[in-house]
Amino acid sequence: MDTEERLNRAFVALGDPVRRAIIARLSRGPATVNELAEPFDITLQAVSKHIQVLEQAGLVTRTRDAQRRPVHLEPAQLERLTAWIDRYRLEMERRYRSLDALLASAPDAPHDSKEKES
Amino acid sequence: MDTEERLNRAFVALGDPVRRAIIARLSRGPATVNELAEPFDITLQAVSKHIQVLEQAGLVTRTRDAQRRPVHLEPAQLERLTAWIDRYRLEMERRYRSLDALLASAPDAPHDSKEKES
DNA sequence: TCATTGATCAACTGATCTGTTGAATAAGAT
DNA sequence: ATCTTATTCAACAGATCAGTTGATCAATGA
Repeated sequence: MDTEERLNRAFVALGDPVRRAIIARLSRGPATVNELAEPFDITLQAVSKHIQVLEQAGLVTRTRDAQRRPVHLEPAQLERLTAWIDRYRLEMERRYRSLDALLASAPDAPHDSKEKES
Repeated sequence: MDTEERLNRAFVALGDPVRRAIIARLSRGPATVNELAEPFDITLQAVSKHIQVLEQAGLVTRTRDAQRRPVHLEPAQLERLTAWIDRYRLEMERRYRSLDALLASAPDAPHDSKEKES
């Protein structure tokens, strides 16, 4: 599976509240499928599928401990998501700052830190 | 629409490559629907729907300029996403660091910077 | 007024997603 | 061997999604 497909799946995976709750739980340490399923009113099978979605997204990995399959969070993939977002958020903020500076240096056109009007 | 539903929609919205490309484009400044549609091999209507998805997610807003509807990126919502992710990523990394320190102070149980085994 | 430009709405199709139930597998425990 | 625990697989129903085409609306220009 290529990097972009991983990114697609990772963002979509975080769009579900059950999966976000699983991520939140795993940030405090690995857990088995049963442990992860406990807070939810859905079947164990449904939770197992959510975990598979997170795994395909590269957000978690699984190990083996007897008949248990402990799930571990993968912070590296979380970091790739913030890296993607920050790249464009910071680009935009940079652009706004330089535009503000430009407008500030042209005293005949006042502005309110947006550029559309003026 | 409540905050959690917004978060759901925003993450899902970023899971689509067309919508991510739209976000990337908007980081360089506002654009009309036609301008945003230009790079893609899908109909204008399809792009219009993608923009509506981004709008419902709080990731973009729209203004009015004659018959055009310029689309603007909303960096505040992008920041909410990174805030959510970082909260749990940093929590996990913090936990790992303190666990490593604990293991390092107990010389009878060597470790390899994971805690599951040992 | 009529035509043009920019964008949206409505209805439909095929694909994907979340959940279910019931059966199967895998590893221990008795 | 058998039983129990932990988990997954398979098949299905209902909902949602991305895309299409065709019609409509809103603002401007001739």
